[in-house]
Amino acid sequence: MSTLVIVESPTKARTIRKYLPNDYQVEASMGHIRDLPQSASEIPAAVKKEKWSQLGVNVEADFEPIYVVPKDKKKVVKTLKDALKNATELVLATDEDREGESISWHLLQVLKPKVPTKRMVFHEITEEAIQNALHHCRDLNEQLVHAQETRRILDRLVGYTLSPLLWKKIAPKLSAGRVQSVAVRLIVMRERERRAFRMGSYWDLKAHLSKDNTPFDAKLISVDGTKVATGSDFDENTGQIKAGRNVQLLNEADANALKERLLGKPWNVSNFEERQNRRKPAPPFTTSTLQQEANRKLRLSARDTMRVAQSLYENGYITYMRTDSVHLSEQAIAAARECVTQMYGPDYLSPQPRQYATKSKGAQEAHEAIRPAGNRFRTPRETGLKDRELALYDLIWKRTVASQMAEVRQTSLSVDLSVENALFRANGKRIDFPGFFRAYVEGSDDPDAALENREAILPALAVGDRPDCQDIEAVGHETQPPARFTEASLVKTLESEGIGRPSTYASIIGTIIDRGYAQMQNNALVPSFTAFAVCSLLENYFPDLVDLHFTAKMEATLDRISTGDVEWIPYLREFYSGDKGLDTQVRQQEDQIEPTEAKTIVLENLPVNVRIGKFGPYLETEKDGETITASIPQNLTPSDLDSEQVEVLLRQKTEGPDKLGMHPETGEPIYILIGSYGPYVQLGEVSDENPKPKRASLPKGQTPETITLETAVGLLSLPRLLGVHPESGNKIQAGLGRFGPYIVHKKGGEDGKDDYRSIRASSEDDVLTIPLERALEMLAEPKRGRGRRGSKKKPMRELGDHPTDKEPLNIYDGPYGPYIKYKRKNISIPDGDSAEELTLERAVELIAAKSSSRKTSTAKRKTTSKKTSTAKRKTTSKKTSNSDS
DNA sequence: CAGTGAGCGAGCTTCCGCTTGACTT
Repeated sequence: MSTLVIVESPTKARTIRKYLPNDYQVEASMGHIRDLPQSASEIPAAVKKEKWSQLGVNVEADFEPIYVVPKDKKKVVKTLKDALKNATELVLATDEDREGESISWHLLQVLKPKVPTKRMVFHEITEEAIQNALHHCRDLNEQLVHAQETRRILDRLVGYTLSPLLWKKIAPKLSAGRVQSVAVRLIVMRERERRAFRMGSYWDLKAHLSKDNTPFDAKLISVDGTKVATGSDFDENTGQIKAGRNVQLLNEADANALKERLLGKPWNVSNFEERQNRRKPAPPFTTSTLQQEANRKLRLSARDTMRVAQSLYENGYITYMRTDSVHLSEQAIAAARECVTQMYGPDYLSPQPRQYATKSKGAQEAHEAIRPAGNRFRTPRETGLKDRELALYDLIWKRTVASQMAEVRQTSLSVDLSVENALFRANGKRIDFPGFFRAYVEGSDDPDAALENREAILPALAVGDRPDCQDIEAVGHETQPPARFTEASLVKTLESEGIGRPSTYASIIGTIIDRGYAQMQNNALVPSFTAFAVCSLLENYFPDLVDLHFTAKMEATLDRISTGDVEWIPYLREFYSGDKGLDTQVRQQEDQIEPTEAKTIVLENLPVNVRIGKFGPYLETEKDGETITASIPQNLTPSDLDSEQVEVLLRQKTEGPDKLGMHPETGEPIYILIGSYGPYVQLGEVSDENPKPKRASLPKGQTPETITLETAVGLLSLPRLLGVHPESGNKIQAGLGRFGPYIVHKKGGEDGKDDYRSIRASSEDDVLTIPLERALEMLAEPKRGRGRRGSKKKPMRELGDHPTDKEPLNIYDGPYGPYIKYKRKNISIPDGDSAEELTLERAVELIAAKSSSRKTSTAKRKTTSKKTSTAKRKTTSKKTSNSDS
């Protein structure tokens, strides 16, 4: 007699196990166990001949989906089937949202239980909640399942009909989708705005004043009652003052003249305003807000944030990390309030427990907000966590605790000061009661806004006061183009539009980067030329699908499907086969979309065309009846491409490369060229005798404009001999490699390997001038490795040495939880054991078990590496011969 | 590592959302 309970995740399985009777067995489905075939290899042979097989959906027969169990889920299904054999009852306890309901339905379809089956849902993992849920089981909600199928099928239809169109018209392997294409479009639209942006400049005055020895600053507001122009008065597209603004624009001369006129004149306080306001703390974290804050405050990518959060979750530090809910359980609120009282005192507690309402579109709220786990929150210090885990936990702890703290009370002050016919203003801010600021201040994408939280002290001033003026400064300003999207601001926008789900925000960014639609530059997402081409095609021919509101409209329909107000198959039929349906449109538009046109990117104010070619983007133009093409270097983005850049690239192509000068010794010419990997110098010309002339990339920081003949000669003479190592007597050289400048001790390392050290761009050292002494110094230091901070990670626990070979055994904390490291092997700690209590004996056992099972290790794995051409990896042998014996 | 952009042409590429796994640098 036993009951089998199935949930999504192993961690959840472990926790609810505690609250269930002994004869209950809990297993995890690991998310969805069935899906539409992902690629051609998964399409069942029976339907392979059908026209629609590539879609995985029979669009000719009521959109019947072909579901398959993907390879990596076969094992899970087998485990579940085995478990079911011993069960007298099945309880499906997946999340209560659309996807969760669907997972349960697929489980039923695949497991075909012969025993009674119930559906159970709970929102909190407490004994009470689980007991309660167990006694209030219900049936599967078929309408909700249909809503999920509709979502799944619609996404498939969009993705798998538009992507092939892009392969035909623009380039192979591109992709389009309901979510990613809107994300790309947001980035492209912002870049267009940036391209269209025209800078405006203006001047104003800043006065340094003081009253009773307290200094303060004031800014010029108006002269003769007319407002002085500031940034917001400018039109972004012209760089001029917006039409109809009654302002006066000061240039440098105006500002200086005014300054001279006002210096030494008496100042007078003409107005004084004080305004009190209050601020509430931000709600506890959801996936989206956690990713935003971790990106802003810890500079973590969305993906890294999730990895660290997963580890915190699995080790019981935080609640589930994929959620769109800001809801806190009663226990959590009590725990947060307890923390406030303990750490900050009762004055800092919000008078009433604060509960926030989720307002993002399409939220499904199957979980709580992300918060410290348990009924008593461990302080960050108590956890014993380190590095990123500590930093992220700290962030979550503070945000949760702050949400139950008192409001901030502050006073804003605005003081007007007259001098002659000019009016200045000083703004101040006083924090009367810091409230939740004591624990947490929300980050911002806008550096100016971050300053807003700071206090700005003003002396006590009253109308009629006459402060002293020490100095007046004329300050020049330039208007800024709209900022590019960061991961944080993109996730924020997507979430507020209801696009994407907590489990996908991180991967959306991954997808658009993998497809070459965007690249990351200084934490900003910069779209590629391909992104421009794809985006334009979609906007021109499928505007509805890339509309920002498409997902929200779809969600509204899905909701109606789940309540039974709309039928799912007619909706899909209309969407795909209707007069304005997707399939109909693709058929009609296909002939009209000219590939040449689709590959061409229209960039305003450019005298040439940019086209997407087999080897990346290139310029194309006509000159004297001939077509000239020129590659665009990889790291040159649409925003960098102005007519000046175009001219350089084309001139290089038509007139040959720029000659930097002659080599002082050989007399050969040295050229400066731009290739797809950026600028480089070349000695001599390509000819039959000399098919591969000596070349060298310009090191970081050098541009074709700044490089001198001397540097070029130096670069071309690399690698350079510095001298010999005093101990080994071997050569020490400095050179320029694929990863930048380096020094090397030839055959100097242990086991006869060359010993390399990178010359860091941030250091004072230069490959061309670095002396032997400095090189020896660098070689004496250990390699820095590729790790984030320092080379060696500190173990979480040291277990001691292995009894047979005395090699150390340590426990480390990895992205997927703690693991044992022994020699070069990593063994994760199984469910039954804990990292804190594991003994040396047990570890040795686990290692032995691992070595024997590894003999039949997977033969090959799909390579997921992107662009290996530029980053060839040494393939390390996977044989475990040293430990198998 | 490198200066191309058309052509042979089988079979494949691709979506979104749920979840963890096994892997070195």
